[in-house]
Amino acid sequence: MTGASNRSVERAFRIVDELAENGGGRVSELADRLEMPVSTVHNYLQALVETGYVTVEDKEYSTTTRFLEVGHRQRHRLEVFQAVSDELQDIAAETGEHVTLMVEENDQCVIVAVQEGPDAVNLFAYPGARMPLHAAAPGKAILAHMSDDRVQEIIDRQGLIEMTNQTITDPDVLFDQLEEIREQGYAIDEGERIAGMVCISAPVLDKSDEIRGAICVCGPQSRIDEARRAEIADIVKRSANVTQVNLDYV
Amino acid sequence: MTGASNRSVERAFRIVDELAENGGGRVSELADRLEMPVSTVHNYLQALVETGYVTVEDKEYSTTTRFLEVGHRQRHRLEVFQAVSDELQDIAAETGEHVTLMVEENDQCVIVAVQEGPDAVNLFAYPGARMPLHAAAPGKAILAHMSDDRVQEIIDRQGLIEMTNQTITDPDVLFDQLEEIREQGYAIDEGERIAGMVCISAPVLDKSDEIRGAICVCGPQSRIDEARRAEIADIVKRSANVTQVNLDYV
DNA sequence: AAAATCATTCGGGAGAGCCGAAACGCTTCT
DNA sequence: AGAAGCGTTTCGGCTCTCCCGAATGATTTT
Repeated sequence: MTGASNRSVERAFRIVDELAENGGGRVSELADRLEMPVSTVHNYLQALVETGYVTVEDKEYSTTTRFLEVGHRQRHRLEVFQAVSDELQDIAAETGEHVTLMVEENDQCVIVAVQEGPDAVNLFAYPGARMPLHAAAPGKAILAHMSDDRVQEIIDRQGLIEMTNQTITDPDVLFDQLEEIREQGYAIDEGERIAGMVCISAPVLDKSDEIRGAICVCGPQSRIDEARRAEIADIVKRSANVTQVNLDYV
Repeated sequence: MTGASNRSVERAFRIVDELAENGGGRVSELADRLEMPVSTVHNYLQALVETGYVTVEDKEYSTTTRFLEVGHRQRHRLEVFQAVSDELQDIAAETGEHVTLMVEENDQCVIVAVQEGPDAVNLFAYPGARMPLHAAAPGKAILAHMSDDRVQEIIDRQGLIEMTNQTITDPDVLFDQLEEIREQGYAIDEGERIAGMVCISAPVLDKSDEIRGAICVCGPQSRIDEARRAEIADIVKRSANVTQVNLDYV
């Protein structure tokens, strides 16, 4: 963990990040934004094109579908993804809402798969999207099944960023909730990440009780009353359970 | 197009390719396969971890969900993808088969989106998967709407690789078929890429008649007889048409 | 306990990347 | 048309970075 670095690699991926962020760009435009000399950026772009991860059409550079390919291959090998795939569809059909599978990666909560039910609100949620662990139901469900030490480390490194006025920003409150989540078997958040949205999520554990991810249903608060919440909680808990069993057969 | 290169960039992505191919790996394992010194591979992996595109757990390195993220962002910005999304679902429901949106990229045919109908056979088809343009219906639909010169260039660069004993390997036969495809408005292949599968595909053109991609339905030959083919051809043609109109409102 | 295997650190030398400057190509203005 | 403006691409000599063998440390196997 010395953080041995390689300037070229770092710069190459900074350019990729920039391309992804803005959906492509031209040489001088990127040079401007990244504060690098144009000729340098030009060189990198040439090299990136050579790799097949970037393409250029009419002086406009952009990322290629290779990222999709690498991403999907990796996802396909993720056991919890395979174990949950059918479940997500079922839940989306049953609840009509927005259903996701989320996992932890580098202290963050990442969407691995999205399944939109017929009534799903249009969230800006796509595979690969990241969010803080503490600020939403699936993240909390995941944290609830890590050791307190590990949770504390994540808090130390990432802080408890406020995303709405409902976001939990006090570590004590968070730890109390994690306890509660372990007891009731699911997590819930009310506008802690996106105002007006309620998310209900159950953790997916494997045989050795390691946390593998969380299944999450999201919908507008207006549509999801007390009774509906209990209903959805049961659904995600049942699905998480099925998934746990499936994990053995992957 | 001088092919100005950068060794570090090239090597970094070769490592990524290797990780994607084999779903991760350890330092010496990768060093072996790539024929690089272990210390060098180690350095690169450190640098890649630093960027966030690779992660390591227990000495096992693998790509992260960042690839998914970059890939999906790019896809989301692809006009033809936005224009076609609803159509794919409809076709999958209507035909029950395997439906894809494909585009051309770097002389190849790439899957951008997949929608599996209830009866879909399980193809190894995922977003980002690539295939030769000449060896399947969607590729031929795309080629049919490029200039003959451009088609010839692609043949010169890529050749007409034989994937099954049905694959078109004679340029003259290919050019004849492209003419036919333009006339009837859709392309068909019978086991030219995968034995036993028939694919029917319609090109998606924009207002200025530029080719943007192709919508494709695939199923087993046994299930898709003459009548069914005509039916599916009509469906993909209609959908391609709707998509063309949608393109203006994206 | 010894041996074998693999990951990691270190450092001096080679060569790869760097970027200013100039050339080129394309569009826009006078 | 001519000239000016703008962005891209090429070039090349200097510098700094990456390179990798060898030593060390960590783990697993015999």
